[in-house]
Amino acid sequence: MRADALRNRARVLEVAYEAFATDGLAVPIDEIARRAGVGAGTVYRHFPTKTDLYRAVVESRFDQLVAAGRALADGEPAADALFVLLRTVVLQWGAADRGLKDALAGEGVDVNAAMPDTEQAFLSLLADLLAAAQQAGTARKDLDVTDVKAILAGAFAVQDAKPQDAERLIEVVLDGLRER
Amino acid sequence: MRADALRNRARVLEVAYEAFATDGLAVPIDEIARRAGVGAGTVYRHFPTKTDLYRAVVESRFDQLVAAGRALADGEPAADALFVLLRTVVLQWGAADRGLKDALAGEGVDVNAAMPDTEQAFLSLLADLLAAAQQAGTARKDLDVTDVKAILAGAFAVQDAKPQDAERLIEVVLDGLRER
Amino acid sequence: MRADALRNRARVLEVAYEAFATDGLAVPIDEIARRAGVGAGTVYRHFPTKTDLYRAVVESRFDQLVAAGRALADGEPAADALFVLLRTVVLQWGAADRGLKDALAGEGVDVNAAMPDTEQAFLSLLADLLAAAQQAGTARKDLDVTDVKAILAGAFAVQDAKPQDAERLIEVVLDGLRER
Amino acid sequence: MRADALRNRARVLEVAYEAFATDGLAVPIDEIARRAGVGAGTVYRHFPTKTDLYRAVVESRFDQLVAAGRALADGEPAADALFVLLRTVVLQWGAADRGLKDALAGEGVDVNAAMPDTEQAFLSLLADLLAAAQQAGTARKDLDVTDVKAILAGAFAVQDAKPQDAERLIEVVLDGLRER
DNA sequence: TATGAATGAGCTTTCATTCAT
DNA sequence: GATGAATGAAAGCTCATTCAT
Repeated sequence: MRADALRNRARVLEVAYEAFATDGLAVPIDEIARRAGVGAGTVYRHFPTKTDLYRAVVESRFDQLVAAGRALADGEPAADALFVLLRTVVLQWGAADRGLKDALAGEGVDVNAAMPDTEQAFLSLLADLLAAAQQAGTARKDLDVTDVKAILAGAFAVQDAKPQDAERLIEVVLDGLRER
Repeated sequence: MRADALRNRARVLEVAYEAFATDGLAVPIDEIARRAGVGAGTVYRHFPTKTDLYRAVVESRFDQLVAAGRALADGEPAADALFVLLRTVVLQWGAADRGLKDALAGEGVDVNAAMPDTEQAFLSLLADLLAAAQQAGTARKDLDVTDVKAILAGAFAVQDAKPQDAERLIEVVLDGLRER
Repeated sequence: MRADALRNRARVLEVAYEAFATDGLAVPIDEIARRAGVGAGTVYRHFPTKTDLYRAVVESRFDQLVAAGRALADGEPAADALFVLLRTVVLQWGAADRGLKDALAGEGVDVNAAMPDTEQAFLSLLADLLAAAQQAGTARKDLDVTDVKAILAGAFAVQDAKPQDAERLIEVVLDGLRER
Repeated sequence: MRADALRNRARVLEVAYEAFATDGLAVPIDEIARRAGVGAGTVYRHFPTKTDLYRAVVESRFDQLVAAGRALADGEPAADALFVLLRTVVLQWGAADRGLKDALAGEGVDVNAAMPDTEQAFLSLLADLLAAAQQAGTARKDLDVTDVKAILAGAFAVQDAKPQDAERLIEVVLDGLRER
């Protein structure tokens, strides 16, 4: 792919990420094109439909998230890694990213259907950390990985509902995951 | 107001509730009018904008919810009432009502700004039950009523994310509220 | 249906007939709306898709044509009626109506699939006149009604190709139908 | 012109012929470029507009047709050559070539205006055969060459309208040309 | 007052043509 | 010369809102 095309593609993706993060799927493609400084046709060349663009944004964010999550987990004791990851995902990643939140909540795009590899990588990360935490006795043994994903969606919603106390409230929610 | 006008208003509200509950704000006004058996103009006579209609639906649901919540609370011991209410709201009220869920999550309409009385009545209900539970030693003492509301939004999201295990997972979330 | 709506519908149909007759399907709906003095939404209210509008125009023309054809045939001797009809259809009806010509040629819309009743009425008219002409010994006996329809499409094309001599050339084509 | 440029031009022309023959003018230039294995810019270097490309395709086909027609005519008796040619053009050349048919019907491009030499060569071929047939007493004397061309357009339309019986029906049309 | 027809701005998408690489 | 990315003007269609009937 040509250098300028790559640059434009990246720029569109970047702008789209910001736009979707702020306004969700409601933002028009023309607006994204305008903000990226390209014609609408250029957006459609790289992403044939609006849904494709949204998918690409979400996929890119998920991939970054999984990579960061793996790195993060490596530096934490098994007992804490799951909790550290969930806390970080909500507070650092989800804070200003409606697109990521919606995707994790299953809205706008079906991550599992549209990008099964990405979904799998994410679930596999969660599964590893969950198993380790259960082994270490810090996480409840009656939870599976999709439970944790659902709780994560809940934590996002809590953050949305009261951002100024998100840090404290996320701990309240995560507390529910802990073995007593 | 004439009797037929009143009847129309109630019918529109009822139909709009069902429509928003199922499809969210995406449902067109024409569709609501059609289902209600009235003209679009009639909807607009009673509710000048689509947002007004949505607000009215949410307000009505909140009012019903507060009333039902008061009744429910009266029949429960102080130690349990908060938990019973939250559980019920999520599983009975929110299960099939996207409109209510969105409103509690602060989406689509700002309940506090648009209908402060309703918001106050709801918060006051929560506050009473929270205080009682804290007194009884079942709820954490470091939480206030807006914290509980945020946790409630989280519980809705959890239910959305994994409806088939909602009952179990809501308990996990509510567990976070309990005094240890 | 309300009087103004009926008026608008008729006006749109009229304008669309003229537009399609002149420019074929290429004319934009916005243009038809503009010429009719209505908003684009009004066109779409009456005809949900462009194809629906085109169909309605063609159907209306076919219906008029069949009615006029029946009337015409009644006043002619059986030996001539088929030839008179075909001549009239080409010279009077098809002359400036690309929409009708395309429909008879199977372009733009499949008359048989989209409006079988109309197609049947037309074919039945042709069939009656063909049978009478065969009986009278003026038409070849080895032709059926779809053959005549195909020849009619040919006559339209001849007219398109050399309008200034259409009258004479149509006779040349129709001569092919005659029993020797 | 460089050898590779020549090769590209020929390849584009070939592919465009096939594309137009199948789908008419609706096929996008990008698609033609893709099928030809060149960039869109290359198509535009050789043919400044889509219409120019279409013209070139039609011209090339006409030239081939005239050459083949001359050859064909040489091997037939004067009394039959016109009829043999017309039959062949419709059944062999037009059957799968919408581009050629449209051009002969005056659609998409005005052959006479855009490539007078080609038009003249074609008409001159027709004129020769027509004169010979009139001389031989097989063709009507009241027809001129543009009449024959118009009839040819009609024969194409008949073929389009009922391809399964084209062979038989073309004879019916050509019969109209015969001296009685 | 109720009706539902009309409006028109706005959205997604396509494609002939231009132009940087 | 070739490439294919970028452009941007339409096009078809939807829907919140207004207004004639």
